[in-house]
Amino acid sequence: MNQFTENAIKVILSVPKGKVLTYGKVALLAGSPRGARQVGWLLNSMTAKYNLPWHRIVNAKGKIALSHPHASFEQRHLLEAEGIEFKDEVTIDLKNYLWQVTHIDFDRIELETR
DNA sequence: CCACTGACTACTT
DNA sequence: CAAGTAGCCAGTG
Repeated sequence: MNQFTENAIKVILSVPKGKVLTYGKVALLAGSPRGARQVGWLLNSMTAKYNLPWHRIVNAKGKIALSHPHASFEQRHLLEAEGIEFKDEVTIDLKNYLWQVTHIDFDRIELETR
């Protein structure tokens, strides 16, 4: 596993319940400012293995980015269960729910496979 | 190695 | 706010 992937996983695991992060922010914190698309890719492939809170990641507009209808519904359901309210079917207010973080101590986090 | 594909973004119209 | 455009980069065939 490369550095970017490992850090991105740690970032995602660090997002507190009831808060969200954008793909771009995850990529930035993981050390690859333009790697937003890879974040989506690895969420898809690493969620099962590392038990990631994948639903806490939305796009820069505060919208659910999943294209598959059933999956986007599931994400909305999971977020509402954490107290996040939706402005419409797929949109939340980033002003209220975006996790404000500037740095993460990666060395302090241990990865555990499920 | 080349071409194509996105759970993306920022900028312009 | 919607639609188009140009970068982005790891995975895949």
